[in-house]
Amino acid sequence: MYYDLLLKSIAKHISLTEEEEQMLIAVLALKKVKKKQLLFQEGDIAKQAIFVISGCLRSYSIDKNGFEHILQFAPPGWWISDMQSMVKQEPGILYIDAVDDSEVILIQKTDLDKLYRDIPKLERFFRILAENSLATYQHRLIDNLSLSAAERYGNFCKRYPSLIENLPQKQVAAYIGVTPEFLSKMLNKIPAKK
Amino acid sequence: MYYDLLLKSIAKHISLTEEEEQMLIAVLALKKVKKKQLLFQEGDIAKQAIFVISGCLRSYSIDKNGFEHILQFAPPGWWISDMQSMVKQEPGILYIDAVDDSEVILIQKTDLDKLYRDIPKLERFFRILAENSLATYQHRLIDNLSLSAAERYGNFCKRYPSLIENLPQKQVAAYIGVTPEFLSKMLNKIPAKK
DNA sequence: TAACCTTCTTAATCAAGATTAAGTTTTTTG
DNA sequence: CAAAAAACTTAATCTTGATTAAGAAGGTTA
Repeated sequence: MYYDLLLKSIAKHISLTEEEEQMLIAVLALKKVKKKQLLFQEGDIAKQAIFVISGCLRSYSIDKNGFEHILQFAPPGWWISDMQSMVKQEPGILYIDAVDDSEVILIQKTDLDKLYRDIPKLERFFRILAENSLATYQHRLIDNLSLSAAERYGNFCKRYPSLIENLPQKQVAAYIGVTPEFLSKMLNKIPAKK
Repeated sequence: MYYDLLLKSIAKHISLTEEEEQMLIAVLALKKVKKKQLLFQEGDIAKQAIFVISGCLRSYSIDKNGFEHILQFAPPGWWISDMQSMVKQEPGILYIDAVDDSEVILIQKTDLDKLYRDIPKLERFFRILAENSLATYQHRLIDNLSLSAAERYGNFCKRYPSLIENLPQKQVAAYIGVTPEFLSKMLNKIPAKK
C-alpha cells in the first residue's frame, strides 16, 4: 500500500501494534503532486506534515531580489515542512514545491497532535527524527561557514549521489549557495568526468 | 536549587509528578566551568547532555586553517551538544567551551535513555525542544544563504541583544561568518551609536 | 607594575564569487 | 513538430569579504 514506506520508516525506531497502525493509517491522506506544483508558500501557516513517497520535493526561500535559496530536497522517505511555521503556527517564510511528479502523504497537524496523545510512542519517533535532522543542519551550517563553494559542491555530491543526477544544475547552485553562472564555470574548470 | 531553571523549562511543555521530578533530579550533576574550559572536543563521543544554568557556553568547529566557526552560543536555559555525535555515538566535529565562568547541569546519555523508558513524557519534552531548535537552524541557514554580512550582523543583534554586549567582537564574527577584520571595518563604517 | 596576551583597528592588496549580458543548448508544451 | 521556455555556458567587469601585516589598546597575571 501507499503507506508502506512510512510504516517501514517508523518501524526502524519504534514498534506499533496492529491497532496503533490502523489509528495512524486512518489519518493519512495520499496526494499526487505535479512537477512545480506548490504545496506551501511564504505567509501560509503550516497545517500538515508532508512525507514523500515518490518523486522529490524541495523547500526554499525567495530573497528580496527574487533569487531562490534551497533549504532542503526531500526524496522518498523524507519529511518536509516549514518547521518554524508548523511549530509556532505562525506565517512561514518558505516555499515547498515538487521537483518531479511526486506522491506524498499528508497528516494534518490537528490529527498528529491527537496521535501524540493516543500513541505516545510516536513522540519518540518524531523526537528521534527531529534530532537526526538537527544534527544534519548543524553539519550543513558548519560547512557553509567553513568551506569553499567547491568543497560544498563536493559534499553535496557525496551526500546525495542519487539527487545530483536528475537535478538541474541551477538547483544544486541554489542549495550550495552560489549563482548558477559560478557553478557552471567551476564545473567546466575541473572537468572531472566526460 | 541549582536545578530550578531546568525544572521550570521542562514545566513549560509537560508536567511531571513529584516522583518523576525526583527520578530526574537523581540523575543530574552540577558542574562549574571556568572561562575557556573545554567540555568537548573534536573526536570525542558525546556521553552527556549539557544544560546551562549560568554564564555562557559555545560550540564551534576549527577548520583546516585553524579558524574557529561558532555554531551556537548557550546562555542560561539552553542546551548544547554535538548532536551528531550524541545521536549516532560517533566521533564529533565540534568543540564546546565556556565563554564565561559558568554552571551547567550534566545528564549522562545512558541515564537519559533510561529516563525515556521510565518517564515517556520526557520524549515529548525533548521532541518539542528538538523541533524548536530545528526551526531555528533552518532560519539561520536561510539567512546564511541569502543575506549579506551586514544583514546577518543585524539579525544577530536583534535575536541575541543580551549576548552582543559582553561577547568579544571576534566571536560575533566567527558566528556570523566573517573575519574579525572585516567586522571591525564594517562597524566603523556605519558607526550606528557612540 | 611590568610583561604578556588577546582583542581591536587600519590599510593595502588579493581572490572568491556576483553581476551583467549575450549566445547556445535542452526541455517542455501547445 | 514548432515555438517557447528553461537551463547552461562564456566572458568581461565589479563587489564583498579574505589575507597580510602593522600597530594600538585593553585585560590578565606574575
